Amino acid sequence: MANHVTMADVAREAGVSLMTVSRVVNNKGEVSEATRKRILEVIEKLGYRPSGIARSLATSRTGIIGLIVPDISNPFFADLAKGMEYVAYSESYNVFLCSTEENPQRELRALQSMAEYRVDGVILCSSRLDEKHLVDSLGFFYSAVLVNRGLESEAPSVGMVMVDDVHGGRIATHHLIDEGRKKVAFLAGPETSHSGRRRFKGYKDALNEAGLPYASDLVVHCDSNVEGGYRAAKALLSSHPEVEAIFCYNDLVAVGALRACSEIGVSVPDDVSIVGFDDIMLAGLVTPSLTTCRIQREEVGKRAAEMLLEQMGGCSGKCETAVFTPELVVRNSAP
Amino acid sequence: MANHVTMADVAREAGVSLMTVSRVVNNKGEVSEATRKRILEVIEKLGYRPSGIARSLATSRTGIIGLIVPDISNPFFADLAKGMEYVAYSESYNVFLCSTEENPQRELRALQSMAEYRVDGVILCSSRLDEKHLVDSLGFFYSAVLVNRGLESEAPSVGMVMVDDVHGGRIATHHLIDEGRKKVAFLAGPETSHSGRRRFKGYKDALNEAGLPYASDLVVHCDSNVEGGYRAAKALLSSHPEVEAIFCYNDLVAVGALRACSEIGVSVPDDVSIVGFDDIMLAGLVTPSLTTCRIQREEVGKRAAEMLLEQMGGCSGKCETAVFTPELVVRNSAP
DNA sequence: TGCTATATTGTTAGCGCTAACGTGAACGCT
DNA sequence: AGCGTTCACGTTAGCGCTAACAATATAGCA
Repeated sequence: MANHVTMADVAREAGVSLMTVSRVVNNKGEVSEATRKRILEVIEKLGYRPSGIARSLATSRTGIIGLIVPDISNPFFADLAKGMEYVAYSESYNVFLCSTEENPQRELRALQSMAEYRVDGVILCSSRLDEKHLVDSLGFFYSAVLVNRGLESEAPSVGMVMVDDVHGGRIATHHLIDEGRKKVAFLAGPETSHSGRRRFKGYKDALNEAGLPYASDLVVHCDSNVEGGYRAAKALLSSHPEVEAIFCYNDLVAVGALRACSEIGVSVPDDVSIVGFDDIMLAGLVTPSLTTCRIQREEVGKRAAEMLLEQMGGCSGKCETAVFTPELVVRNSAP
Repeated sequence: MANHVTMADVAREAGVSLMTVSRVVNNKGEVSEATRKRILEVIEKLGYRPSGIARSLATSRTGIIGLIVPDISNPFFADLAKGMEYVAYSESYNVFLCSTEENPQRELRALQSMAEYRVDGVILCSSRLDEKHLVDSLGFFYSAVLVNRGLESEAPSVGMVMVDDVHGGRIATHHLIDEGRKKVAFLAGPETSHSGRRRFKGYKDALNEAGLPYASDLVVHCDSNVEGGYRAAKALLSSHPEVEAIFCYNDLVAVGALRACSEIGVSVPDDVSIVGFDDIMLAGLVTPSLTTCRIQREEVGKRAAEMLLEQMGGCSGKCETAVFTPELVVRNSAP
């Protein structure tokens, strides 16, 4: 059962004032060695834990950073979180992680609850919210960093860490075209994904540059996981057997596509070649191994955290933006 | 930038008392339609957000459940979290997730920070802490549920959700033995893992039951990820080329072992057969696909959350324990 | 001795909210 | 008329802590 020992209990027991205990607990201000020692003993004896809640109310700081991702079971976000936590912990912040299941409603709720708990800052990854809700929500935070989601409006002081998805989409598609494939499809991920839209632009640009026609029925939205890729690829390949290559929104979708191909007897890469995105660990483990666009996920996470910490450091509302460039990793699914 | 609108601001602007605003915000107590409407308008106009911090201090409830896992990038825990969050959200609790990187120090810190923030309850998965630290830490919570970690001492009122690891280890090992393999190794995962110890017991029991000798040099500890399995398997197979089968701590380790085998030209399952544990999605996606022990991860997560909610519901300190039984899923790595 | 500097401890006033009780008006009932 | 009831709202006290400013005590020094 929980304890209800308060600072006042400690003070009484040690025969000092509240403030003296507070000073000892926070290692702040001058306290004689003797009283410090005595107070520490009393704390130990009574099993006192300071209340972060009360402290936060008094100081209006929580020491907590909020992190919101669409799906923590996607290794992309898990790795991002790892990088971000690494930085946060080393600056002795704690991290409050919420996974929204790709559901904008849940995302809104997560933002709201973090605003209510007055976290010192948030990092919001791949927000699925529309511009208005997003800007409104961000308004409630002292500092915020968006990852992989641009803002059209000249927004409040929000940091951004972006991946050059257009470039990624281009090089991925070009790689497929350079193999001699003409019918290149795109499994586009969720419609709500902004990086999906940018990857789509890169895809289209590449087709254009190669003088290939763009066919809208070769672009299919799907859930951002293996199952989604599997279903979409199966549907696509049965209605469009002429497809020679598939560029996929991310590696999970690509793995799903791989499954679909193997199941309907389409050989990868002989009949169809496939390129993914992210280069999660899984990409190197499936057969055939996945050609993909690598994103330095942990680095992205670290950069986002650093940016947030800088912002919280108060240095005015500079609205920095960092950009990471994905690079093509060629493996067996598209040699 | 953040807002500093307080309930008092709203009250003043609306020409009512604090309590009336509070009643509207919390939908509690009688307020006339007219004033309710007026207050809501003022709230909207001023952009007021209640302070969860202040509310928690006043009510000594946070509406937050803490979840601590050793490694969120392990799909096993990601899925567990998903199940758990599902239940928590549907009861309108928020979830505060911490991943400890398999580091007991970090685990302790996470527990501490959750205790300081007075979360309403914690779910602690696969704790890597020793009994003493664990029991001490749990003492600070109103309610707590342990997943996949037993407690020797007749502890405080802590719920437990267990997986029958001994059984899992037994059936996995028996499956390998039934194939005719005599030299069965065990890649045992981290030494700190209690489920690892129980799986080891199952492994040993099975050897015993089959009249096979137990050789301690066929049991190797390793990190609980692909890299760990890869390294351990490589070392094991080079020093003990006579090994015919490997039972692995979990699927990630098994996938690493698979890699190692393919790299040194050992055929799976012809030369060596491999069984994993957990049945994460990846297990069905690698080649050869993994035979493994399935754990109903989301169900485990849900059960843990339900148990916690029951406990928080106050129903005295009943120290419930739920047990899930893993079942063997036969695929190609050990047919 | 008187007076300032320094080290140590205490007091006061909130942070923003809610529980618990208090108040007054309007209504109905005998 | 007199009484209880209900409705709508207000007052008070405090959750556990800290910032900002006292208040002592002790030492130091001319």
